[in-house]
Amino acid sequence: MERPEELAREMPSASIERLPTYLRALGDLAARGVVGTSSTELADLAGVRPAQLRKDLSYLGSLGTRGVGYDVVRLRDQVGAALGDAQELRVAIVGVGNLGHALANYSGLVARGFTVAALLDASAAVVGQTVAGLVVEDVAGLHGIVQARGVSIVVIAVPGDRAQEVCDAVVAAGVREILSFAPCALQVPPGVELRSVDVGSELQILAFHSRVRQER
Amino acid sequence: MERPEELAREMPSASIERLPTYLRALGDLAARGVVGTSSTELADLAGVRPAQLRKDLSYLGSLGTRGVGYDVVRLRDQVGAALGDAQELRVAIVGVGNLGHALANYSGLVARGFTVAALLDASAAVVGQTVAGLVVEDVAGLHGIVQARGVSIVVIAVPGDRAQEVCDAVVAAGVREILSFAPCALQVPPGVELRSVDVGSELQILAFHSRVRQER
DNA sequence: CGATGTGAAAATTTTCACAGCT
DNA sequence: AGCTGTGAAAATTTTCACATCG
Repeated sequence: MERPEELAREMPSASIERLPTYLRALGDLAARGVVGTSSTELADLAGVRPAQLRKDLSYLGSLGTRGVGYDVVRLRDQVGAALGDAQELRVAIVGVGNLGHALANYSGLVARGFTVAALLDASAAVVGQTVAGLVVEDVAGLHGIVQARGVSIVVIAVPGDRAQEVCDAVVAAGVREILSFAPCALQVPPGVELRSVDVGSELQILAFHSRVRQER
Repeated sequence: MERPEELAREMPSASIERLPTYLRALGDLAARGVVGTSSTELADLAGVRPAQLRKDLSYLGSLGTRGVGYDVVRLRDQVGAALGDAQELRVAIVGVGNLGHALANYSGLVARGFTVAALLDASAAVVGQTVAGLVVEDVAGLHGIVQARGVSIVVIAVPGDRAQEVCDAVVAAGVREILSFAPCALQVPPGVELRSVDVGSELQILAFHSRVRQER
């Protein structure tokens, strides 16, 4: 409470991962002109329990008013600040295939305050093309581009058999935050934050539940 | 051990979520012609600790040989079976925008044994077009298509403001496994398994770590 | 009074360390 | 001898329940 930054540093990762959901719910409430809310309402919108929402928010400080609830706009701004809202972080996308294409055109990135600063690919067939208003550049120039444009997050959208080498190059370029869509486990040194999204795995997890269901 | 199905039913969700990673690592080993492996090697490939891998696999039964290790092909088939490998589950994709397009063309789905059985959209501009060898159909026909083609998993790739209504229709059509790419929390009745992937949230989580890093 | 913020309890997940097989 | 399989311990996460304060 005395030092919010210290507390935020100790926020459990499980809580951190729910913040974006809360931020979105708060944005929706604000857009609807709702002024005040409660942990019950907000938790409902986010699909969690009220106590969990309160505990999660408590790591960011004392953001509500006892006996009253939360001010929607104020809370939105505070959660947004925790998520680096006003930072205008620059993102580079490596791999401009089907998925890279879709990501480059995804309005959600800009809507959440990110700037797509570069599109990179290894294939001569793609380099030079204009996608989402950006000219695709050669991945060989990764290091220089990251440095020159202040890229802080890189999205890896290349085939699995290229992902580790691209990942290594990204780390070597000094990037500390990586989001990978490659369907394989990537090795990163300590201090680098890697998150992975794999559509195939998600479907397989659903398939597991489907199979268990059938067995009964 | 006496009743593997019962055990599988009790597998912790945290363990279930790691099975696809193990399966992929095993597939890679098999492709390289490796015959036997150990929990240490496999855990390394999957990015987890050996004890965790052994505990995870133990929920499926006693799959290795003490003092020796695991047979790669055998273990791959057993983990694959747990994930419904041979089931040839049918998937329908609702929303054929940028993302839906990319998903329809994603070779990883077929590679992991899924069949894309239908592409659906609400927009007249898209319905009737051929994407990835399939004609896009009107989402109004969802219920009939799901029933007629035995669709067991639906992927929701529509804009956030349409996601809940589509989700409700999908549930009403009898689907029990849903993967959503919508950037919002969806409400589903108990018994329906919903998984959510939100690229914006993933980036915001990375942004949180980036901000904490800068503060130090 | 009423909803937040939070210690404490419960549940889940991870890690340890070694018994048990081959 | 060596690696798996697994109870037990440790760590993390969730939930409870209530003191707290506007």
